[in-house]
Amino acid sequence: MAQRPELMKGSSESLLLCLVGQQPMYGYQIVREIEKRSQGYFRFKEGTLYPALHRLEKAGLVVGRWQMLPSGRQRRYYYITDKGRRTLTEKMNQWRDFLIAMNLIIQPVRI
Amino acid sequence: MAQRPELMKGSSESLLLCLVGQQPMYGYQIVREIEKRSQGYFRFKEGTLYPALHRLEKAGLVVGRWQMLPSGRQRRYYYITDKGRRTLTEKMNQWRDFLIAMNLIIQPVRI
DNA sequence: TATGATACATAGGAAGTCTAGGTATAGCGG
DNA sequence: CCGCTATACCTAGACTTCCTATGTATCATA
Repeated sequence: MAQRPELMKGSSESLLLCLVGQQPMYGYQIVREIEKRSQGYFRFKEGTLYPALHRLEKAGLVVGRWQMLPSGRQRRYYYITDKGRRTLTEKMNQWRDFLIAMNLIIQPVRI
Repeated sequence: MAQRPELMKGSSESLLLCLVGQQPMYGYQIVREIEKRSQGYFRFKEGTLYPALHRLEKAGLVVGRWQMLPSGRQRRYYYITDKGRRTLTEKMNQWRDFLIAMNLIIQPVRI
């Protein structure tokens, strides 16, 4: 549909990559953080989040590391990789271009 | 994923509705108009466009009317309906909210 | 007469999101 | 002690959208 059709389906992954790029996070934390920051607008479902994180990891954009809490509970923290950081920059540029294109359609330039 | 997960998958339909709302158009014209306005960024594929137009029509947001050209060629012009116009307003508001939420994630407010 | 543009359409595959369910631990109130 | 909620991870299957590929047909141009 666009030069980058992945933008549509991919904005979730961009969000995740962006967050993990700001600081390492684990899945459950990401859900709450996104909900908090977006003032309740975004509510990632687990069935969306975990497969997405796994795809990011499989693509080498993040790495997940199990961390044991004193309580014995396990968390899987995700860290952005160098490749992930490059991809993030690229995705942010694509997102900007997408917004520009959308605005050109919605508010066409009058001559 | 969001309050309005349709925003992602639905931005195509929003674009179409927005265009047809500005003036009645037929499919092939829409493809070229979108490409022209977005300076080549968006290139709707026919396999995306026509099913989307049919969905819009089925939902009662647009109506298609066959028009015969002097040459004998047939075109199907789409007109926005009242319901379509209300939906368009709603979708534009949702789009705005979506952008706000995205920005809150990408550029979190520093305290 | 062959090619490209115009103009519509659909079938099937790829990919992401959701619903719904599963597993397990910890803390709290009754 | 039991049920409930929150925490914390995961997956299968359904659903939707977008793309590729293909089909039909007309018209202008080389």
